[in-house]
Amino acid sequence: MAGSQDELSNIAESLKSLGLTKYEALVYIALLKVAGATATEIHQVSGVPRASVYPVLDRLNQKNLVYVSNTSPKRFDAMPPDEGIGNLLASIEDSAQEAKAVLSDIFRQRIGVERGTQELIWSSYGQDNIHIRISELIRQAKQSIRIFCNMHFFTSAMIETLETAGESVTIEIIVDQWTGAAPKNIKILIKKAPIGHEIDNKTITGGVFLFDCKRVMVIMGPQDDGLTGLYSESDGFVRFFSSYWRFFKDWARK
Amino acid sequence: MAGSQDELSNIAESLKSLGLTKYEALVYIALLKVAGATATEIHQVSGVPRASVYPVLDRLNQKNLVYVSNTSPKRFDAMPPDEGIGNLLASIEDSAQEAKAVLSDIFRQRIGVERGTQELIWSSYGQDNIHIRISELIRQAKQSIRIFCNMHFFTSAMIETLETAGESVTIEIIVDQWTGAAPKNIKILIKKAPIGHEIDNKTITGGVFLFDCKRVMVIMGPQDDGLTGLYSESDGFVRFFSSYWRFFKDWARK
DNA sequence: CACTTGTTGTTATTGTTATAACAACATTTA
DNA sequence: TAAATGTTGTTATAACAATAACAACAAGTG
Repeated sequence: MAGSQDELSNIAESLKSLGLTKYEALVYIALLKVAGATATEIHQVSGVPRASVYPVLDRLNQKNLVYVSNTSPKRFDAMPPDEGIGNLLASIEDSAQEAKAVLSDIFRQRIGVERGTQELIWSSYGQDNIHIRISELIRQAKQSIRIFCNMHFFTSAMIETLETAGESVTIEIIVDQWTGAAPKNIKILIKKAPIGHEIDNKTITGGVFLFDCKRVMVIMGPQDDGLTGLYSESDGFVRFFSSYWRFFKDWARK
Repeated sequence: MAGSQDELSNIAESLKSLGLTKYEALVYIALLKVAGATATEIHQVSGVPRASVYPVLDRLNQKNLVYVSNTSPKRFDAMPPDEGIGNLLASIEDSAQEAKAVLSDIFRQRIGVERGTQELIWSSYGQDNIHIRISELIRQAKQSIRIFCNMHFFTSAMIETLETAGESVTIEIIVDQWTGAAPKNIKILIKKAPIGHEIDNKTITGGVFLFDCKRVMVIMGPQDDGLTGLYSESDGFVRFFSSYWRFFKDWARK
């Protein structure tokens, strides 16, 4: 039978982010396994209490994920996942587009724009968030990108982004090692640097990312999670890390 | 100032379907209006209780929608909507794709496939759901589509779908009237039919949709909402509505 | 036939969780 | 000192989860 326990709870998570509840997910999955099932069969396959199955099926019906027959007992049938999930996603994408339009409108009229905002240092947390943020900064760079960090911070997706950006922007990276093919359009200096060390069995990592000599992102913290990123366009901050970077560049060349 | 009351609550709805709570939506919108705001300013602009602002900003920070400064008092800044909403949507799309893959896998191995399923009559509710379902059936049709209903049931999107399908499939429509341009590839018979009447100020509408002489969708109910759709591949059901359709076709021709 | 048995669909009730709303307090800043 | 800030804890509320109880009905059994 399909669906390991782990895979199943994983899918339940995915379906939740599409707006389904736990029960809705379980019932829908059960209906995918057994065609034209009765409420009792759904209850047996999904583990959802029989009485709860009815309201849940109602909601799924509203969402166009299941059909109901007029027989007695009622039988239920699942919309094929491609269409069902597709419809769900489509309506979310509509919402997203609408939200984008209106919010961008508000964003353009924002007040208090200059309040020394560019002198501040902004924090963000979590490895994923920081990866996303850095990828965006890479894409927005117009002239130069300078990076100083450990190899294991890079994801393959990020390296791809860098290679693409490298076509129009100067990229220099100081890194402890480089596994995999040498990337195009990127100047790499390999040097084991004194960033990254161990505390409590956790690798504490660090890194500096400079964009167009105007924007800096500094990362630090444990490798897996709890990673902190500091972003700033502040003059002093940028200057500090620019010279920091130049120092290590000279040092790496020896 | 941007954002009418109605528009705002609309956007809040859209943001909810992207996984934000009411407060998260309000705070994010407030931050889009005022750059680099403090917690208190956010509280004033958004109307969210000041004490609630902090945990909400935490969650938004996790979701990569806001940045936090290290100053005192803390200042917050919103991710531009294009990127912020884009990131949210991207992660939902990932979930959807994963869900699709795994669920389609389960779907392919479904048991109890033939149990007279094709003899059953399936119901679905709600105008939107029925529109979606019919559009899919139109796209899946291989040979012929026959429709008998009121003009006001058609949406412009559905007419487009029909015109596209008309390139490879015979389409005949019996309808009470036709406003707008005469569609390509579609044979239209105009005749005020005895379907659709009024009860309690509500227009009760009806319609028959035949696909490849094998699948039928019958709709009925109030025009606005609560519309019911019956779908079947049952032989008897199909035959009944085929002759029903033929009868009205002859009648419409006179 | 009366009677049990089992199933179905519905409703009511309780528990649980996440969000919302508020009050209180220690800390900082002017 | 007065005002603003950041944090904590408590209570309310709504949605969902879980269980129990019930009426309606069909099928089988003495």
